[in-house]
Amino acid sequence: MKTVARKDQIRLKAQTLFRERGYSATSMRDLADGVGMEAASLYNHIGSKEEILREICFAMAESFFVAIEPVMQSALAPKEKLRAAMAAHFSVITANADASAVFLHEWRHIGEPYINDFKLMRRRYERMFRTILEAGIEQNIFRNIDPVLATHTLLSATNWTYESYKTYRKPTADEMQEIATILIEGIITR
Amino acid sequence: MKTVARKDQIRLKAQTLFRERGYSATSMRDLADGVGMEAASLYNHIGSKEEILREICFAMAESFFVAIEPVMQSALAPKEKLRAAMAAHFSVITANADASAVFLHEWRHIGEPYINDFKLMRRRYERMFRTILEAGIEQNIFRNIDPVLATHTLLSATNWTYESYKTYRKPTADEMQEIATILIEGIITR
DNA sequence: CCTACCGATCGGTAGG
DNA sequence: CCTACCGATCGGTAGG
Repeated sequence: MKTVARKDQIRLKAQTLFRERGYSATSMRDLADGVGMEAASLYNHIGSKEEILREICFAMAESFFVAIEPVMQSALAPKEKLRAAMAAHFSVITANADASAVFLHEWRHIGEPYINDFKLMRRRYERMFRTILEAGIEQNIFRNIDPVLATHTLLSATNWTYESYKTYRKPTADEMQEIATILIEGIITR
Repeated sequence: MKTVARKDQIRLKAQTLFRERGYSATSMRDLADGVGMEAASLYNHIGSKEEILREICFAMAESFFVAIEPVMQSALAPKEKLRAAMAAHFSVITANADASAVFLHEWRHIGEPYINDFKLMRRRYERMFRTILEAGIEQNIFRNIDPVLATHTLLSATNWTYESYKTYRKPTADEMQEIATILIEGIITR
């Protein structure tokens, strides 16, 4: 289907532009130029500007869930489970740097009622990390920290990596392990 | 001076709006409404929309430097110096949550040539953290981690706190200590 | 997928 | 600080 391929192309270009300039500062003319057509022609493939944003953000949310689900289902001990969850999170970000940036910074431009679903999904995702942390604290493997605080700290400490691949370089698997180690070592009891 | 006070009022409202909606999605009419005047009247106090953004971002950069300078001048050992630097960083963020959000997310809308100065300042600031880390690694107090990687991880892990005060609650001094402890414990040798 | 075009809104200026 | 207004650009539609 030519139309589907074209839509993917539009979505990919939108990811790059939304990431570079922000959603609001990207015009449909910019996007049209990027894929080599007139702005009006975009509407044969997409419903609206916001629809593209929505699809990018929800697809990313889906990717995060798909990656972390087997980790949550596993019988790993908290420390190893946390490391696996962080590795899953990392892998999704580095595989979709542009989309991750949009997911992390442009979601607030999603309108009603979709924004509510988005916030719910994010909360559900964060809850998974919190669950792992709570289990580890319960078993005295992790120090007695605030799980909500630690979840935000953990995720924020990993979420910057999407941007380094342009200003610095794409983090290697080793480097991602190193970041995870810093955080995990900081959490475990000694 | 009435005009100066009015300008501060405009800047404060701009911080809030830029943070909530983003710079591009905030119109001068929105801002004018927020301070109770017509859009055209704003230009008696400010030069342009971008000038406000610039002032917010550069004032924040200045605040970060002012806070960290005494720490850098001090003769503290790396571990204590890092904790002090993080505390300084935290204190600036929590004292200026809206401006911090703008500083962290909207700076890319600063135009040429100012954007170059901004990037230089940010790099200079990050270099201070890197210097502390390098000293600690040298003395074998910190593990042999990549200082650039660790700097980004550290700063990102603290930078999310500006947003928690709306969705969650303002982090207490204890909680900021807790975040710092997680990160420092993750970095030190054992 | 294009031409032609819409009403709305944008940042900003003139003149008082 | 306001009224009146500018040219440019916005997201999107009609009709082919």
